[in-house]
Amino acid sequence: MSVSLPARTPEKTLERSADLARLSRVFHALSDETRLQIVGKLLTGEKCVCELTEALDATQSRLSFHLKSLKDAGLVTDRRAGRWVHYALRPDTLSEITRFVGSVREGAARCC
Amino acid sequence: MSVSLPARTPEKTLERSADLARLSRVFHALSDETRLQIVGKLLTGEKCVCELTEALDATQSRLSFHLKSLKDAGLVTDRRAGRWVHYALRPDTLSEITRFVGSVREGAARCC
DNA sequence: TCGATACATCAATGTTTGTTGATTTATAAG
DNA sequence: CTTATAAATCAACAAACATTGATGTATCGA
Repeated sequence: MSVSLPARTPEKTLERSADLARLSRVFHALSDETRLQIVGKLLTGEKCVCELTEALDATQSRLSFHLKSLKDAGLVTDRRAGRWVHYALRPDTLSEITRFVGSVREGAARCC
Repeated sequence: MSVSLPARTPEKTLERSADLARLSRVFHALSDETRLQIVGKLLTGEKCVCELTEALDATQSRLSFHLKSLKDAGLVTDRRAGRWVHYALRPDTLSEITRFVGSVREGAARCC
């Protein structure tokens, strides 16, 4: 599901349909408070769904829904261990997004 | 409408309701392909709505709607000049987001 | 002051998203 | 083999969002 963003000027990236789709999916994944809270919890290491359920006081199916969104966007990975599925952040995707927003910022600083 | 994100660890940021609301609004603004295209066009400098309308082949009211979303999120500013309203990127907000995603990435790299 | 232009806002509508509770699948333990 | 636990998926629903076309507002030039 996840496609990497090739290094390209942000102007070009924002002209390509596939890149637009990919970017909007990642930002959409980050656009929900519950999902941002999940990201916050994963900052101290991988967690299984049950730990997140308890930490965020959310129902299991609700978390499953949000974790799928984060996973489809390439922001987290899942790893099954017995009965548990552990979710963890993907630093590579976070780097990609940091670079992208950073280069948009640079472009903006140059022109504005 | 726009509130700045104080420098704070991402863990703490992602625990505060006001910061969550602010972040989710910014990411939501970036989660739509039309709005990303607008950002792309603004990378070469400020543009009036009519220029964006032409460049993106979109109706005026549609662009107005999306520009409002970007403005409410603090990603763009508007400046009236006679009959025209010019929109431009806000590098400060883009820096903020870069710093935030970057620090999440650092946390992820440390733990994953 | 009249008409034209640029833009914002509104009402109506269809689509997408998030939530809930129930069901299903997978694994493990007794 | 049966039962319990962890998690994914599904159906139903409500809320939020995006689009369109129409109307309103501000500014400018004639």
